[in-house]
Amino acid sequence: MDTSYLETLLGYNARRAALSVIAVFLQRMAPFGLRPVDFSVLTLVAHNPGVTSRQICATLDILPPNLVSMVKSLEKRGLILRRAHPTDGRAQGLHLTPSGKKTQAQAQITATQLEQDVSGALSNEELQLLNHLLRKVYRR
Amino acid sequence: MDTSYLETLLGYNARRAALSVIAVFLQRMAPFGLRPVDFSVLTLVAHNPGVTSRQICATLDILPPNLVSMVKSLEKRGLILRRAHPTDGRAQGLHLTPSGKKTQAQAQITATQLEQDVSGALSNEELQLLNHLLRKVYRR
DNA sequence: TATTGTTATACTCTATAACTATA
DNA sequence: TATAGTTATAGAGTATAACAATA
Repeated sequence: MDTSYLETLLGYNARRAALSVIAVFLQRMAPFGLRPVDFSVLTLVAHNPGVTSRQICATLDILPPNLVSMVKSLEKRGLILRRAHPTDGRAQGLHLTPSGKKTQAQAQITATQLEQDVSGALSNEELQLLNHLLRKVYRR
Repeated sequence: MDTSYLETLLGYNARRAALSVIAVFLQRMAPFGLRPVDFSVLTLVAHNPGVTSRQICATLDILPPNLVSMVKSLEKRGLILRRAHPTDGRAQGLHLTPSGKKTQAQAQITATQLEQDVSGALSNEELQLLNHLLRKVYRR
């Protein structure tokens, strides 16, 4: 099968690579019950205590209605909690519970270890370079 | 907002980059009425006349039931046609119609031009390198 | 017995409209 | 008048089970 032309296209290659990495991510994160988006949300809250839902939506390109059930689920599982925003009565600051901090920390270790495995054919320098080039693409 | 950790992850970066490129792809391909997957199918048929549905599914990681309606739609639009497979009575070879060839050729030109634009911040050498590294990831 | 193409269907993901409370 | 969070819902994408025809 001749796929040579498709393999010259950035969109095709980036999508195939993303799906390949995410497939492994799903397996390794299954013990934590976290999908990629759950891990992203949890990690943003961990590194930005008090962040609002709107800020997470803007950062991850998620539509607000689609974040509601995710936050609700993470809260129900006792991983995050909502506190009144200090200055804006409409907003709610998100924070990790002690359990949430523990889960996020373990999941982050798993995610970091995963990097080495999914990029098996790449040297560490190539992986750094690849991430750098990808960021330049989506920051456009 | 601190996104520094997420931006070290290949899965995160590849997904963001893919979505960024595909958003532009969708706009530019709208005049042809082609989604990314339609373009991929059309291009595989163009470069591999007589290819079967199963081969396309294996190549693009599409499940057979989900390809049926796509092929049906492309056939209804007069872009592809199905002929009896020369040796396997179960299979059907896919071919482009003259109209399909014309559409695919124009869409391919559009896709190639798009490469330059979505990778605006990258030099041509960097783009080649990026594609090379991505292929190494998903061929793992 | 296995494979190709297909139908039906369920599940997940993403998108839109409209509402409330507050700014 | 605009924004944060929410509800309900629609649409697109992805998945599994089961079937007829052929290998």
